[in-house]
Formats: sequence, structure tokens, C-alpha cells
Amino acid sequence: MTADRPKDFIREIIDADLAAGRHQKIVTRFPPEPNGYLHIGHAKSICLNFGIARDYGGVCHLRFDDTNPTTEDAEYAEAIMRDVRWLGFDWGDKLFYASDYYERLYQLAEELIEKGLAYVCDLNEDEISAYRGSITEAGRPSPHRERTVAENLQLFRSMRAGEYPDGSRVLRAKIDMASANMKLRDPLLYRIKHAHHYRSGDRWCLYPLYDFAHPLSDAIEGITHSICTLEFENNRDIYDWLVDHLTLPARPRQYEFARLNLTYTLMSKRKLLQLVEEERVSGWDDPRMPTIAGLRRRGVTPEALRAFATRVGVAKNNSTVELALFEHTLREDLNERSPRVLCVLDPLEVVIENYPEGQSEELDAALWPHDVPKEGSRKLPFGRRLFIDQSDFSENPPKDFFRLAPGREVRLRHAYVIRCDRVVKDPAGNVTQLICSYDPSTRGGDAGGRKIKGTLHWVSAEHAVDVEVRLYDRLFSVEIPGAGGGDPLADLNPGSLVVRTGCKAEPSLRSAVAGDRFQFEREGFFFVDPLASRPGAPVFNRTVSLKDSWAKAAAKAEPKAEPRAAKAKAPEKPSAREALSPEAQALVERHGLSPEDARVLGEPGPLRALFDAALAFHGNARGLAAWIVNELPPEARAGKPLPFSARELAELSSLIDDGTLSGALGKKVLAEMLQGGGSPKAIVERLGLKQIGDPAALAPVVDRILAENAAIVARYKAGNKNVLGALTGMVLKETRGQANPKLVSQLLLDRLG
RNA sequence: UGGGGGAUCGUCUAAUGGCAGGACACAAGGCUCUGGUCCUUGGUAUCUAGGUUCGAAUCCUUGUCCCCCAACCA
Repeated sequence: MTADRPKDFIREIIDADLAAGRHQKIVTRFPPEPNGYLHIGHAKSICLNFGIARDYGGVCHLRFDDTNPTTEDAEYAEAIMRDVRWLGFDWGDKLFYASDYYERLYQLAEELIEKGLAYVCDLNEDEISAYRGSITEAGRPSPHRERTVAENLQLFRSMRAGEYPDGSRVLRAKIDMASANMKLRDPLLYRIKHAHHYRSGDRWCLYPLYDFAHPLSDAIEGITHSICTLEFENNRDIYDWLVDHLTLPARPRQYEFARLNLTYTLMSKRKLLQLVEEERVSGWDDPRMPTIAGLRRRGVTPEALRAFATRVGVAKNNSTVELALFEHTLREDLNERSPRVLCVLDPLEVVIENYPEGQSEELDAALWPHDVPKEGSRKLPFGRRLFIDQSDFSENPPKDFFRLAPGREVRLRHAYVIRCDRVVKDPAGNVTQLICSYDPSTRGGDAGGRKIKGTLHWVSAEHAVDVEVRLYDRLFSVEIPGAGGGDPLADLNPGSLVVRTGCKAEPSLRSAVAGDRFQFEREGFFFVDPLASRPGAPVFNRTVSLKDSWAKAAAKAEPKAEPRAAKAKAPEKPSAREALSPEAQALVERHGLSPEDARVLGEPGPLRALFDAALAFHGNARGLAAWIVNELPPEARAGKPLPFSARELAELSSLIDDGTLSGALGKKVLAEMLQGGGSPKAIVERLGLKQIGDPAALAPVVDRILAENAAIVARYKAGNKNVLGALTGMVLKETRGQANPKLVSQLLLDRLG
């Protein structure tokens, strides 16, 4: 359904891996820790991982990353499985637990020790932290770093045997205490915890840390693409180090994408837990929670959630998606599947004066609007006493109010046109009753020729069912809770739940059962709460309101609500660009290089060496410099040897200078040289690449392209000068890149006037 | 301050040297027995400054801003 969406960067990588034959089958994994409930951010990850498996005919494992006995629980694991299944994904028999790998992981740790790549460290937590150094200072080696293999092995085994108390010793990888990447400063692999684990019981008093368990679990399972969120980018170095140094059945790769953030929502597991524990919400499945369980109970469908996940896309930008996009996706889905019914949330009594006392009738009412291709209807009783919504009446109607007001007419949906004749008030001046009259000729709502602007939902007082309705709104009242640096929970929306009892529903709703979905016309989409509802007494949760352009227009009359704070344009400090080094300055003066090129070539290194060497064969320093700086791949700068010599590069430059090659052709030749090496002249010869500089030869091609692309030409003439580039590109392509681009451009310009 | 990432309409996301596109949001209009849906139309973006190129969001240089990293959490 959204198959036309372009591929995300992860799928591009997979395509390339498959094309290169690196994998036959794609294996991904979703690795939750069972220490909390899944939220909509996890849903994005689930859709990505399981979606990739589905798209590529691979598999996605569900693996519990349960390496911390003190926070994890079987109940969470159960809830997670329930949620993933509900979302519509199936892991088949690929259900795994890191805790099932404890023995194997332990053996791997011993392997590391035996290779001299891990050691037991007796420093305490504070000391380890102090030894680690800081972002700017290198760490210092632990005093235990140079223990012998035998000693480490003995100590590690004793740790396993339970001979030491919690926190007394850890196992650390021996990597580099001076690494610029803090994660590599001898990361901890195992810690002692005499704690009961929900699965392994009391068998272990030693538990691996994420950085150790995760990559190795991936490798054990043969995961090909291990997809996680951005904050793990630094951890990738440990990941690679471990899988490269251990004897493992597979070599998985980690890729990172941006986690989902949503406005007016919080995604932090810790904060969500706090909401639950402090009873700011009714539980993990409170319909205001962004948890999958909460969304499900609110009435969100798995289809809508999945559609949303594909709509937000997968990229590496830190981003915050507007809640409006989610609501739109939700309405789109609900619109198709929700039968329309009438329910008055805030009742106001209406008496139809000219309708006979004690009489009633049944009206036929379609359950679906004209735009939903579904059949079905129900009976709607009509009588002398009715309810409409308070907000549908105004004694002093504002401009453009086309609901009920004294003396005005409206249509009651599926019923009659009525007119408001009088208003009854209580002593305090509140409107308590509307005395109206109906037009019997408009039965079924057909007003004949008359133009009736407003149509109201209503319900017969005599037949109405009293129901409870829970109106849910966004959990937070600001876009980014805690943005100002304060406690995010201070930004909770006090109006996020309004419980309305005594709502008046049409009688057919008496038989609504848990899990049913409806649209209450002109109000919103509602879901019968599975927990609170009783037979004959449904409780309705508002999943999402209908779009309300009247409310919006009315709000606009009010002083403007604060618009979303525009991203403050960078203040742009006019800091001085760094001065050229003396060496670079010398290049500018001696060879007339541009400062940009000189800056690069002013540094000693492979590029500079290449430049100097090539200069001996060809005198055009500027041209040489531009090619070396701008066109050579980044690896060349890092010192990767090039498959061609300085002499050959000089030869290329002279071919361009003498007009044999255009710049574009030069790039083609360079690409060829990068591929297989060889002399540019030979490549030109072999590929038959020669610049076409004869206008007579090019003119027919230009004319043909122009003739074939009348639409583009028209756009050009209409003022879009950018399409000239597209036309140039076509001519170039047509001549295998051999046309002289300047000439083509000129020819094009001549003809386009 | 070291390292790792990232900067494209208000928001999210495409364009892999050749017409800056789509969705949401917003605005205007149409349709309508839901002020819903649907339809039409519109404005709005390549962080800065240079360079390379016939042509740059894309390649090079420079500066700016944002995020992540110094848990025995994941």
C-alpha cells in the first residue's frame, strides 16, 4: 500500500550486500530487554526488522536481551510477545534469550582471556571511573591490566564459583585506555551480581553486560544485519572488536538509525515507568500511554501503527514527528472500518412541540457514509423528546455558526428538519430546554429544495442508552516535554482524560461489545474498552477526534495559540576561517593554486606526494591540484595506494588540457584508472572516448533531444532555466559523454533563444 | 575541550553530478444529510562562505548549529 516509498538506507545496504554475494539469506532481530513495555518507538523498530525479513524472504528473530537480573521480569517478556504478535509479526520458532547463551558467552569470555584480550580488574566502581579519564584526557591502565592469563582464568573461574561479593571484581576487555572513543577504554564485560534471574534462576552470580552479550548473541544466531538506534554508534567499535577477535560462526554488522520521537509524547522507558509507578496513569496500558498496550486499548489498530511506521521513514536525522501525522494515519484507517452511530456527549434536551405526545417512530439510518463502500443500516427511534449536544446550540450565534439558534433551522441526521422556537432557562439563566418544531415533510432528512446548512447528531430521550465515554487527549501539553530542562512530568496535560458519564447513545449501542469500533458522528472514533465495559454497559474510549474545522476557525478568532517555535536559525558567529599554513601559502604563491586546494596539499601526505610527483611530468599545477583534491576518493587521502602512477595522472591532466578529453570524460577515464589502473591514453583508445567538439556533429543530436522533449522545452521557455541542465545531460548521455558540454550548452542556448 | 553522528519546506522524508519531489501541517475554494471523508488550488526548503564543474543538495575547503559518548543500564 505504501510500496512506492523509496528504499531506506538500510535496505540499500542490504541490496548491496546481496548483490555482492555477502549473504544468501537476510537475518535480522528485534532485541528488547524485558524490563518494561514496548512503546510506539519500538513499533518502528519492530516494523523495520520484521519488515526487512519479510521483504527479503529472510527471518527476524525475537531475542530477549536479558542480561540484567535485577530489572527484568517474565511478565514483561510476556507482554512484549503479546504486543509484537498483535502488531502483526511472527517470529516462528525463532524465539531466543540471551540468558540461554550464558554458558556459551562464558566460554567465549574465557577464550578472550586465553588470548590475552581480557583481564579481571579489582578496582571498584569509582576507581574504574577515575581511571577511565575523560573526554579530553586519556585514561590510565588499571593496575590489574597485566595479570597473566593463568591468573585471570583462575580469578574469573572463582568469580563464577561465587567466591567474591557483588562489585568486587569485573572482567574487562583489554583494548585501549587511551582511545578517543571512551567505549573502547577497556569496557566491562562481566560483573558479579548475586541475584536471582527470572529465567536462569540462581545458576549464575556472574552476568554479561550488553556490550559483550549483544554482538556475540547476534553472531551465535547468524544475524546478518543488526539494526539499532543512533546512541549505539560508539558501541559499534566494541561490537566489531569482539566479533573479530573471537571464534564465532558468523560476522554480523551493526547499523544505526534514528529512534522515533513524537510531539506531546515521551518515549523514555524510565519516564514511562515513573508514570506507572507514581500512578499518574492507570498502568502500562492506560490509553494515554504511547505503549503498544496503551494504544491498543485506546483503539488504535495494528494496521494504522504499521502504516505510520512506514510513513515516518528510516534515516539518521535526529527527528521529532508531529503527532498530527499519527492522528492522520489513524483516521485514515479508522474511517474505513468504523460504522457511523449517534451519541450525544453533552446532552441538552429538545422538545418537539408539534410532535404528538406518546408517539414515536423508527427511521432507517445507514451505518456507512456514501464514500465507504459498505452496506448496512439500523433503526433509529424518533420521538417528542430528544437530546442534542450543548455545543450545537447558541443563543447568540457567532458568525458562520450554522447549528441551532433561536429561530433557526437545522437538520437532525437521518430524521427531520427542526426549528428552534423558544428557549427555557433555569433561575440561574442556564439554558435547560429547547422548544422546537419539526417539519413532517422532511422525514429521513430530505429537506426538499431548501438549503439546510447544519446537520446535528441527536438521540431520542425515551430510547437513549446512558453510557460512559472517556475522552482522551494528548498526555503532555507541550510539544517536547521537559524541553526547558525541567522535569518532563511537570508538562503533563491535566485535561488528558475527561470521563463523561450520562452520555446519551442511540439504542443500538447497548449491544456494543468489547473491542468494537464506531464513529460517533461529528465527534470522533471510539473503541469499546475491553476492561471497563460490562455486558449491556459499554464504556467508550475516544481513540481520536474527528478533524474539526469549525473548532479551528473558532479558535482562530481567539488570540493566536503559540505557534511551534521555529528552529532558531543558527546565530552564525562570524568566526575567522583558519589561516593558511606557511606550506599552503607557499603553494599559492609558487603554483598559483586556489587557497582551497592549497589547504589540502599543504598538508604532508599521500595527496601532496602525488601532486609533487605528477608536477614533474606536467606543468599545469592548478589543474593537477584540482583533480587530486576534488576527484580522488577519500581512501586515497587516507593513504590507500592508488592503482596508477603520478605519471599517468599527469597524462590525464594533459589530455584534458589539449582538448582530447572534456572534464566529464576525464572523470570517466579516472574512474577506469581507479578500477584497473593503466594509462589514460590506452583507456581512451580502448573505450573509444574522444571529445566531440564539432558543432556539425552535435547539432543533429541536440535537435533530436529538443524535439523529443517538448514538455521540458516548454518549461524552460516558461522560465525554469534549471531544466537546461537536464537537457544537457540527455545530450551527453546520448553521446556516451563524449560531447563537449560547453558546446552542447551553447547549442542548446542558441536554439532555445 | 577529544571522538562519533547529523543538518533539505513548519514537520517527516526523497533526489546516488542533470527539472529540489512526496506526505503531514497550513491557507483558499469546491462537494456534502457528519463543519468528517473526498476533490482542486496555493505558499513555504537545500545551515554559512568559498572552490571544482557546462551544470552542485550531492564532490573539495571553511565556519556555524544540533545529537551521542566519561552506568558494574540497554
